[in-house]
Amino acid sequence: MTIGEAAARSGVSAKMIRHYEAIGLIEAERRANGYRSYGAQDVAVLRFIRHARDLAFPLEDIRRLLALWRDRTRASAEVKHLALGHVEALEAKAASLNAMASSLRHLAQHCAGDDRPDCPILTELEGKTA
Amino acid sequence: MTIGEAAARSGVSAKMIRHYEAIGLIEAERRANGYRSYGAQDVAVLRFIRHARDLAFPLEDIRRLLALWRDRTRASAEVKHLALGHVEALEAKAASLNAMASSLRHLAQHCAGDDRPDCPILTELEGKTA
DNA sequence: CGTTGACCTTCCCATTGTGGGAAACCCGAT
DNA sequence: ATCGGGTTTCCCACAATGGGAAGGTCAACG
Repeated sequence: MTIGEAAARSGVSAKMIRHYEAIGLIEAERRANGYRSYGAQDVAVLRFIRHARDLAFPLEDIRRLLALWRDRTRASAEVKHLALGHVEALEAKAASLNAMASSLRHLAQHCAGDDRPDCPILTELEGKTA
Repeated sequence: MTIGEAAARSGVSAKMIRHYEAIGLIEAERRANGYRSYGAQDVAVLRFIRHARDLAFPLEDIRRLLALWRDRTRASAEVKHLALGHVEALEAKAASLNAMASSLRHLAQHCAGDDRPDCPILTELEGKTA
Protein backbone atom coordinates (compact mmCIF):
# COMPACT_ATOMS: atom_id res chain seq x y z
CA MET A 1 0.00 0.00 0.00
CA THR A 2 1.01 3.61 -0.46
CA ILE A 3 2.07 5.97 2.29
CA GLY A 4 -1.33 7.64 2.22
CA GLU A 5 -3.11 4.40 2.88
CA ALA A 6 -0.65 3.38 5.57
CA ALA A 7 -1.23 6.78 7.15
CA ALA A 8 -4.99 6.31 7.07
CA ARG A 9 -4.75 2.84 8.55
CA SER A 10 -2.26 3.67 11.23
CA GLY A 11 -3.37 7.10 12.23
CA VAL A 12 0.13 8.45 11.64
CA SER A 13 0.31 11.27 9.11
CA ALA A 14 2.24 10.67 5.91
CA LYS A 15 4.42 13.57 6.90
CA MET A 16 5.37 11.87 10.12
CA ILE A 17 5.89 8.50 8.48
CA ARG A 18 8.48 10.08 6.21
CA HIS A 19 10.02 11.81 9.18
CA TYR A 20 10.26 8.58 11.17
CA GLU A 21 12.00 7.05 8.23
CA ALA A 22 14.36 10.01 7.93
CA ILE A 23 15.48 9.58 11.53
CA GLY A 24 15.87 5.86 11.13
CA LEU A 25 12.97 4.80 13.27
CA ILE A 26 11.40 2.80 10.47
CA GLU A 27 12.27 1.73 6.94
CA ALA A 28 10.27 1.35 3.77
CA GLU A 29 10.40 -0.56 0.54
CA ARG A 30 10.33 1.40 -2.68
CA ARG A 31 8.41 0.64 -5.79
CA ALA A 32 9.81 1.07 -9.28
CA ASN A 33 8.34 4.53 -9.46
CA GLY A 34 10.02 5.64 -6.24
CA TYR A 35 6.87 5.46 -4.14
CA ARG A 36 7.21 4.00 -0.68
CA SER A 37 5.44 0.70 -0.20
CA TYR A 38 4.03 -0.63 3.05
CA GLY A 39 2.59 -3.91 4.26
CA ALA A 40 0.41 -4.95 7.16
CA GLN A 41 3.42 -5.34 9.40
CA ASP A 42 4.52 -1.79 8.69
CA VAL A 43 1.10 -0.54 9.65
CA ALA A 44 1.38 -2.48 12.90
CA VAL A 45 4.68 -0.78 13.62
CA LEU A 46 3.19 2.61 12.87
CA ARG A 47 0.29 1.89 15.18
CA PHE A 48 2.73 0.89 17.86
CA ILE A 49 4.55 4.15 17.42
CA ARG A 50 1.35 6.12 17.54
CA HIS A 51 0.19 4.45 20.73
CA ALA A 52 3.54 5.15 22.29
CA ARG A 53 3.33 8.77 21.16
CA ASP A 54 -0.16 8.95 22.63
CA LEU A 55 1.54 8.18 25.91
CA ALA A 56 4.06 10.92 25.15
CA PHE A 57 7.03 8.61 24.86
CA PRO A 58 9.86 10.55 23.23
CA LEU A 59 10.93 9.13 19.89
CA GLU A 60 14.23 7.98 21.33
CA ASP A 61 12.34 5.92 23.88
CA ILE A 62 10.19 4.58 21.11
CA ARG A 63 13.28 3.54 19.25
CA ARG A 64 14.21 1.38 22.23
CA LEU A 65 10.67 0.15 22.69
CA LEU A 66 10.56 -0.95 19.09
CA ALA A 67 13.81 -2.83 19.50
CA LEU A 68 12.45 -4.56 22.60
CA TRP A 69 9.18 -5.27 20.88
CA ARG A 70 10.92 -6.96 18.00
CA ASP A 71 13.20 -8.93 20.27
CA ARG A 72 11.14 -11.92 21.34
CA THR A 73 13.68 -12.75 24.02
CA ARG A 74 13.76 -9.39 25.77
CA ALA A 75 13.36 -9.31 29.52
CA SER A 76 10.13 -7.60 30.46
CA ALA A 77 12.15 -5.85 33.15
CA GLU A 78 13.74 -3.69 30.51
CA VAL A 79 10.43 -2.57 29.15
CA LYS A 80 9.06 -1.93 32.58
CA HIS A 81 12.09 0.06 33.56
CA LEU A 82 11.78 2.23 30.48
CA ALA A 83 8.08 2.70 31.03
CA LEU A 84 8.40 3.58 34.68
CA GLY A 85 11.15 6.02 33.92
CA HIS A 86 8.81 7.73 31.53
CA VAL A 87 5.99 7.67 34.05
CA GLU A 88 8.18 9.50 36.49
CA ALA A 89 9.10 12.10 33.93
CA LEU A 90 5.42 12.62 33.16
CA GLU A 91 4.47 12.90 36.79
CA ALA A 92 7.32 15.28 37.50
CA LYS A 93 6.26 17.55 34.70
CA ALA A 94 2.63 17.38 35.71
CA ALA A 95 3.51 18.22 39.27
CA SER A 96 5.55 21.15 38.13
CA LEU A 97 2.71 22.46 35.98
CA ASN A 98 0.24 22.00 38.79
CA ALA A 99 2.49 23.88 41.16
CA MET A 100 2.67 26.79 38.75
CA ALA A 101 -1.06 26.69 38.17
CA SER A 102 -1.97 26.71 41.81
CA SER A 103 0.50 29.42 42.65
CA LEU A 104 -0.85 31.56 39.85
CA ARG A 105 -4.41 30.75 40.78
CA HIS A 106 -3.76 31.94 44.31
CA LEU A 107 -2.38 35.16 42.97
CA ALA A 108 -5.37 35.64 40.73
CA GLN A 109 -7.67 34.99 43.62
CA HIS A 110 -6.41 38.14 45.26
CA CYS A 111 -6.89 40.20 42.16
CA ALA A 112 -10.12 42.15 42.08
CA GLY A 113 -10.52 41.66 38.36
CA ASP A 114 -12.51 44.83 37.86
CA ASP A 115 -11.85 48.24 36.34
CA ARG A 116 -9.30 49.24 38.93
CA PRO A 117 -5.65 48.99 38.02
CA ASP A 118 -4.35 47.41 41.24
CA CYS A 119 -3.27 43.90 40.53
CA PRO A 120 -1.36 41.60 42.84
CA ILE A 121 -0.47 39.40 39.92
CA LEU A 122 1.61 42.11 38.34
CA THR A 123 3.15 43.27 41.57
CA GLU A 124 4.14 39.74 42.35
CA LEU A 125 5.75 39.21 38.97
CA GLU A 126 7.53 42.47 39.46
CA GLY A 127 8.54 41.94 43.01
CA LYS A 128 9.76 38.45 43.64
CA THR A 129 13.47 38.86 44.20
CA ALA A 130 14.00 35.12 44.32
CA MET B 1 25.63 48.25 32.88
CA THR B 2 26.59 45.66 30.30
CA ILE B 3 24.45 42.76 29.19
CA GLY B 4 26.50 40.40 31.32
CA GLU B 5 25.82 42.34 34.45
CA ALA B 6 22.14 42.74 33.60
CA ALA B 7 22.03 38.99 33.09
CA ALA B 8 23.63 38.34 36.45
CA ARG B 9 21.28 40.72 38.22
CA SER B 10 18.11 39.56 36.54
CA GLY B 11 18.74 35.88 36.28
CA VAL B 12 18.08 35.98 32.55
CA SER B 13 20.95 34.75 30.40
CA ALA B 14 22.63 37.22 28.08
CA LYS B 15 21.65 34.93 25.25
CA MET B 16 18.00 35.24 26.17
CA ILE B 17 18.19 38.98 26.70
CA ARG B 18 19.41 39.37 23.14
CA HIS B 19 16.70 37.04 21.97
CA TYR B 20 13.98 38.97 23.78
CA GLU B 21 15.26 42.07 22.09
CA ALA B 22 15.30 40.36 18.71
CA ILE B 23 11.63 39.46 19.01
CA GLY B 24 10.73 42.94 20.18
CA LEU B 25 9.91 42.08 23.75
CA ILE B 26 12.43 44.56 25.12
CA GLU B 27 14.73 47.26 23.81
CA ALA B 28 18.20 48.38 24.72
CA GLU B 29 20.33 51.48 24.49
CA ARG B 30 23.63 51.19 22.74
CA ARG B 31 26.94 52.68 23.77
CA ALA B 32 29.35 54.26 21.36
CA ASN B 33 31.15 50.96 20.97
CA GLY B 34 27.99 49.09 20.06
CA TYR B 35 27.59 47.39 23.41
CA ARG B 36 24.09 47.21 24.82
CA SER B 37 23.55 49.30 27.92
CA TYR B 38 21.04 48.57 30.66
CA GLY B 39 19.73 50.43 33.68
CA ALA B 40 17.94 49.45 36.86
CA GLN B 41 14.57 49.66 35.13
CA ASP B 42 15.70 47.27 32.44
CA VAL B 43 16.76 44.80 35.07
CA ALA B 44 13.32 45.13 36.66
CA VAL B 45 11.72 44.32 33.33
CA LEU B 46 13.98 41.33 32.89
CA ARG B 47 13.10 40.08 36.36
CA PHE B 48 9.45 40.49 35.52
CA ILE B 49 9.95 38.42 32.41
CA ARG B 50 11.82 35.77 34.30
CA HIS B 51 9.15 35.47 36.95
CA ALA B 52 6.52 35.17 34.28
CA ARG B 53 8.59 32.51 32.56
CA ASP B 54 8.93 30.72 35.88
CA LEU B 55 5.16 30.45 35.76
CA ALA B 56 5.47 29.16 32.20
CA PHE B 57 3.76 32.10 30.59
CA PRO B 58 4.45 31.95 26.86
CA LEU B 59 6.42 34.90 25.56
CA GLU B 60 3.41 36.22 23.70
CA ASP B 61 1.48 36.34 26.95
CA ILE B 62 4.43 38.08 28.54
CA ARG B 63 4.36 40.65 25.82
CA ARG B 64 0.79 41.49 26.85
CA LEU B 65 1.61 41.32 30.53
CA LEU B 66 4.40 43.80 30.04
CA ALA B 67 2.09 46.16 28.21
CA LEU B 68 -0.43 45.89 31.03
CA TRP B 69 2.28 46.31 33.60
CA ARG B 70 3.50 49.49 32.00
CA ASP B 71 -0.01 50.85 31.61
CA ARG B 72 -0.84 52.35 34.96
CA THR B 73 -4.48 52.66 33.96
CA ARG B 74 -5.05 49.03 32.97
CA ALA B 75 -8.05 47.25 34.37
CA SER B 76 -6.96 44.44 36.65
CA ALA B 77 -9.65 42.38 34.97
CA GLU B 78 -7.49 42.11 31.89
CA VAL B 79 -4.55 40.80 33.82
CA LYS B 80 -6.70 38.39 35.71
CA HIS B 81 -8.29 37.12 32.55
CA LEU B 82 -4.93 36.51 30.96
CA ALA B 83 -3.63 34.81 34.08
CA LEU B 84 -6.64 32.57 34.50
CA GLY B 85 -6.51 31.60 30.88
CA HIS B 86 -2.96 30.50 31.41
CA VAL B 87 -3.89 28.66 34.59
CA GLU B 88 -6.41 26.67 32.64
CA ALA B 89 -3.88 25.83 29.99
CA LEU B 90 -1.47 24.66 32.67
CA GLU B 91 -4.07 22.59 34.41
CA ALA B 92 -5.24 21.05 31.18
CA LYS B 93 -1.75 20.02 30.26
CA ALA B 94 -1.05 18.70 33.73
CA ALA B 95 -4.24 16.68 33.66
CA SER B 96 -3.30 15.24 30.30
CA LEU B 97 0.13 14.26 31.53
CA ASN B 98 -1.32 12.73 34.65
CA ALA B 99 -3.77 10.74 32.62
CA MET B 100 -0.97 9.34 30.50
CA ALA B 101 1.14 8.63 33.55
CA SER B 102 -1.56 6.75 35.39
CA SER B 103 -2.59 4.79 32.36
CA LEU B 104 0.99 3.77 31.76
CA ARG B 105 1.54 3.05 35.42
CA HIS B 106 -1.40 0.68 35.37
CA LEU B 107 0.06 -1.10 32.42
CA ALA B 108 3.43 -1.37 34.10
CA GLN B 109 1.78 -2.72 37.20
CA HIS B 110 0.75 -5.79 35.24
CA CYS B 111 4.21 -6.32 33.85
CA ALA B 112 6.24 -8.86 35.75
CA GLY B 113 9.45 -6.95 35.21
CA ASP B 114 11.66 -10.01 35.39
CA ASP B 115 13.63 -12.07 32.90
CA ARG B 116 10.60 -13.34 31.09
CA PRO B 117 9.68 -11.73 27.80
CA ASP B 118 5.92 -11.39 28.33
CA CYS B 119 5.06 -7.78 28.70
CA PRO B 120 1.57 -6.30 28.75
CA ILE B 121 3.04 -2.89 28.07
CA LEU B 122 4.25 -3.94 24.67
CA THR B 123 1.15 -5.91 23.81
CA GLU B 124 -0.96 -2.94 24.73
CA LEU B 125 1.04 -0.57 22.57
CA GLU B 126 0.80 -3.08 19.81
CA GLY B 127 -2.83 -3.90 20.22
CA LYS B 128 -4.91 -0.85 20.88
CA THR B 129 -6.89 -0.43 17.71
CA ALA B 130 -8.35 2.85 18.88
C1' DC C 1 -4.63 10.65 -26.99
C1' DG C 2 -4.79 14.45 -23.74
C1' DT C 3 -6.07 16.53 -19.72
C1' DT C 4 -7.50 16.58 -15.01
C1' DG C 5 -7.08 15.38 -10.36
C1' DA C 6 -5.28 12.89 -6.74
C1' DC C 7 -1.56 11.12 -5.15
C1' DC C 8 3.53 10.75 -4.52
C1' DT C 9 8.52 12.63 -4.27
C1' DT C 10 12.07 15.89 -2.08
C1' DC C 11 13.31 20.17 0.02
C1' DC C 12 12.75 24.29 2.73
C1' DC C 13 10.54 26.90 6.40
C1' DA C 14 7.94 27.70 10.82
C1' DT C 15 6.84 26.69 15.36
C1' DT C 16 8.71 27.45 21.15
C1' DG C 17 12.39 28.61 24.08
C1' DT C 18 16.91 27.79 24.95
C1' DG C 19 21.69 26.83 24.32
C1' DG C 20 26.36 26.16 21.81
C1' DG C 21 29.80 27.93 19.24
C1' DA C 22 32.50 30.63 15.66
C1' DA C 23 34.64 34.90 13.93
C1' DA C 24 35.40 39.39 14.93
C1' DC C 25 35.70 43.32 17.90
C1' DC C 26 36.52 46.26 22.33
C1' DC C 27 38.89 47.32 26.34
C1' DG C 28 41.56 47.20 30.60
C1' DA C 29 45.57 45.34 32.71
C1' DT C 30 50.00 43.53 32.58
C1' DA D 1 52.17 44.85 22.52
C1' DT D 2 49.74 41.29 24.06
C1' DC D 3 46.47 38.51 26.76
C1' DG D 4 42.06 37.63 28.77
C1' DG D 5 37.43 38.36 29.27
C1' DG D 6 33.75 40.60 27.84
C1' DT D 7 30.89 41.87 23.69
C1' DT D 8 28.90 41.80 18.81
C1' DT D 9 26.44 39.09 15.05
C1' DC D 10 25.28 34.93 12.76
C1' DC D 11 24.39 30.08 12.18
C1' DC D 12 23.09 25.59 14.07
C1' DA D 13 20.80 22.41 17.31
C1' DC D 14 17.14 20.43 20.03
C1' DA D 15 11.65 17.63 19.66
C1' DA D 16 7.87 16.84 17.05
C1' DT D 17 4.87 18.46 13.87
C1' DG D 18 2.84 20.94 10.12
C1' DG D 19 2.65 23.89 5.80
C1' DG D 20 3.70 24.44 1.30
C1' DA D 21 6.27 24.60 -3.20
C1' DA D 22 7.98 22.34 -7.42
C1' DG D 23 7.90 18.38 -9.81
C1' DG D 24 6.89 13.24 -11.01
C1' DT D 25 3.24 9.34 -11.57
C1' DC D 26 -0.77 7.32 -12.62
C1' DA D 27 -5.66 6.15 -13.37
C1' DA D 28 -9.79 7.65 -15.28
C1' DC D 29 -12.56 10.18 -18.18
C1' DG D 30 -13.82 12.38 -22.30
